[in-house]
Amino acid sequence: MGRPRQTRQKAAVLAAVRSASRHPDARWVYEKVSQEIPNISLGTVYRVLASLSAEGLIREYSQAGGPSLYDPNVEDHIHIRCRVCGRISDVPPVTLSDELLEEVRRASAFAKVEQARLEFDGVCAPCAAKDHP
Amino acid sequence: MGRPRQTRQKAAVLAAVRSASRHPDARWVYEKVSQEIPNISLGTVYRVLASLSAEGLIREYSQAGGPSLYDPNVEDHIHIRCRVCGRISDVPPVTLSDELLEEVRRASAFAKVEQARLEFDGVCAPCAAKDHP
DNA sequence: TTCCATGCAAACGGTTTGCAATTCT
DNA sequence: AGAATTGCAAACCGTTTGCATGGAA
Repeated sequence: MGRPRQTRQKAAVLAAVRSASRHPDARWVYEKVSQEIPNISLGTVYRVLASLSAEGLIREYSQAGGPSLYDPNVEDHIHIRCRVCGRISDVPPVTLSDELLEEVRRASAFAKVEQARLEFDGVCAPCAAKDHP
Repeated sequence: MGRPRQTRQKAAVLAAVRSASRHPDARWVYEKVSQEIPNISLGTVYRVLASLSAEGLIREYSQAGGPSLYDPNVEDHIHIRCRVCGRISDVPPVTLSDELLEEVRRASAFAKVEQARLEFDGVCAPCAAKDHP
């Protein structure tokens, strides 16, 4: 490996991720970028997404049982997912209390405990409105 | 679909999941059960695991970027994973404060917020001992 | 001129599924 | 008998990779 190079494909992929109104997956990015670079390949989209992640320009958010989503917001944050429509929104980070972490440490008998992967489910406002019209 | 039937395969798969010292994946269960039922197929293992989950006898825990793990502990609990060896342990459930949930609701503009997928990383005692011998 | 990035297609790992044969109840 | 379950193999889906070509520096 050497230093990353600037290419048309990379710029287009980054722009696509940034332009999305929902966190997009690789296929969505591929289809979006294809409008501008019709012969780009899915493989390239995956490689570019990985290198953008490595450079810290986007974040990969891999979900169990579905394609990874890509997030142009690289600040520390957590996610909330709508149970009804599946949409994922960003939420500012939440810090758990030291007492709670200590409780977990005792219960698990682990030597060290770090908060990770805190995620919420919920129902977004539009879906709630649909359910109670 | 009708009512579930009791079969040799199902009993063996359930026993295998219960006998594991770490949360096993489908392949591990397959290899374990193969000792007893040599011609069982991986497909059957998957189908049996799914039906045991549906019957509430085990829990499927699907992780991003790896095979699903199966947990004989069906009580409500969360997981802590050792950063070093990957082992996953169970921890009693942790309840987040109402204030924190309300904070998330405000920040996300969601109509309803439910706690989900709280998971910890850490270093288990054996791994910590290895690092500081 | 160097060597990273690309397009293509094949391979991959985990999981699911269509089918005919089997086995519970 | 009748329906659920099995074994087998092929299909599936998201993702990665080998290779020859193209393009940024």
